[in-house]
Amino acid sequence: MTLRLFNTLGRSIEKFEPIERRRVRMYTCGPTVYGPAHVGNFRSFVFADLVRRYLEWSGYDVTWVMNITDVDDRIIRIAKEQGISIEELTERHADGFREDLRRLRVTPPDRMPRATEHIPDMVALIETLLDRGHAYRTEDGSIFFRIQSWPAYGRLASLEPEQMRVGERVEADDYGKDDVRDFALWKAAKAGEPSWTTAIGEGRPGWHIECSAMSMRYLGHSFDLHTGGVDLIFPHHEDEIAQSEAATGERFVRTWLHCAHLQLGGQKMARREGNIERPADVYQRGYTPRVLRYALMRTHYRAPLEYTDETLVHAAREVERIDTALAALDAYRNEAAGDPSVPALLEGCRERFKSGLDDDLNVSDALAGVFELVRELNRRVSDRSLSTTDARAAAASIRELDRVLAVAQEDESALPEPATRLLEERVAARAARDWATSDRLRDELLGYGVVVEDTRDGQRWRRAVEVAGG
RNA sequence: GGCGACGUACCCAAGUGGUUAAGGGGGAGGUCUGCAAAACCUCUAUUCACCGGUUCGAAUCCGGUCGUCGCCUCCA
Repeated sequence: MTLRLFNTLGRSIEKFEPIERRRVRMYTCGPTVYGPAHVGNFRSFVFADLVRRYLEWSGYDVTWVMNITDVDDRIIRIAKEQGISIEELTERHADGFREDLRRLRVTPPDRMPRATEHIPDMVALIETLLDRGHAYRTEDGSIFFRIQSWPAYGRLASLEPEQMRVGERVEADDYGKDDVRDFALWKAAKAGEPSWTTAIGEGRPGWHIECSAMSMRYLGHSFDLHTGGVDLIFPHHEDEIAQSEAATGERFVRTWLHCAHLQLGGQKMARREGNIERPADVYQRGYTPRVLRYALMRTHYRAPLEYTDETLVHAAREVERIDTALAALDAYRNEAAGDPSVPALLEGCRERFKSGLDDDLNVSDALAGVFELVRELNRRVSDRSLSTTDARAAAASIRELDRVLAVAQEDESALPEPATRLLEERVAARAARDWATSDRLRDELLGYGVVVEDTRDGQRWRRAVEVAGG
């Protein structure tokens, strides 16, 4: 069984075969840093991270590039409104974005190029498009891509250019294009807007060109995977394909992956709809980042996900179940002969996990296998049929799968010092059968986000999933 | 108007032609336990939005209907 993925280009599930045997090059359209990103945005970034982690887990070397868009209309407008420089605004939100990724345990991309640092690459690309007759200049000095020059336009989105509903949402002025469907590669300088002096004139880049320039700069003219939300299919990704392939004459991206939207109140979560929630809001409500990560990841990426109060509650319960099982296995001691059924149990779970994820990243199926394993192991912990070695192997096996999921609690080295001390004091109190002290310490530990449970193997603890800071 | 996605129990959610429709949550009952928590056991969909059709056999394939959502020029 090998990995099969749904390619938006062609709308079918295909066997995944990277251009190079053991190496995968992937690109993700990153944020426009005009403000903090919302939970819906993070669905697509967590999804991209799942792809990256799963590929690495499967043995590939992955080069992952995610851009940061740090110049565009909204950035210019908001910086103006707030009376700060564009650099100050974008720096602040780019930092915030990186911090959000870190907390959500998104593997740091190998590169996070910024648009403003790649103007020469974009200019070179636009020059080529001008030379080849795919782009033209308007009176004010702006440059547009000529859609009519590219017959394959509309293939990704499966839209016929002739049937597009032109005119409804196109701004009337729009720099005097030849055809309303043509899109901007370069916007001529305007008073009060940032601009660069370049070989193609004074101005700033359009949105789409930056992704073509930066992806090809770091990944080559042809690379394996490109991810984003479904809302980027058209026009953003369609335009990327047109301008990239028209410039290089080579296939741009092999496989396009798009995740469905996160919905709130029956509608796509979007700033424009006014129904957004940010990671910080989630943490404020007492859920840990890994619960949010899990919530965004636990359903299939191509299915719309309705975000409700229950979404996080369910996620917290499931994460907790995995944590509890790991804590129980870690605390387990039984110097006895091993349970001969354990290796097959662990291997069976791993196989199911892999076959689930190989099937277009069917996380639900993979997780069902993990939960079945958890139940089997809990049963064996209860009846004490495991040896200490079995328990170690089982915990290691679950943590091995968690290299993909990245939701389990981290080891105890991360515990705050006072909590470690309280745990020790509580062990002593229990040894003295001082229940009053034992119960008081249990409450105090909860204040540190540590849940304590008593078993025949003694006290064991795990991190609460609903207290901020996990 | 065009294109696309989705509709499985109280909730979330797998399953896409063939034994009893995964898994988690919630609920009910039980076991264990200093208390608590966790865990374990039993129960909780004769049925897959609806209507037809194909087939020995359909949640799965085909046709139609209804409902929800998205995209159709700068939105993850």
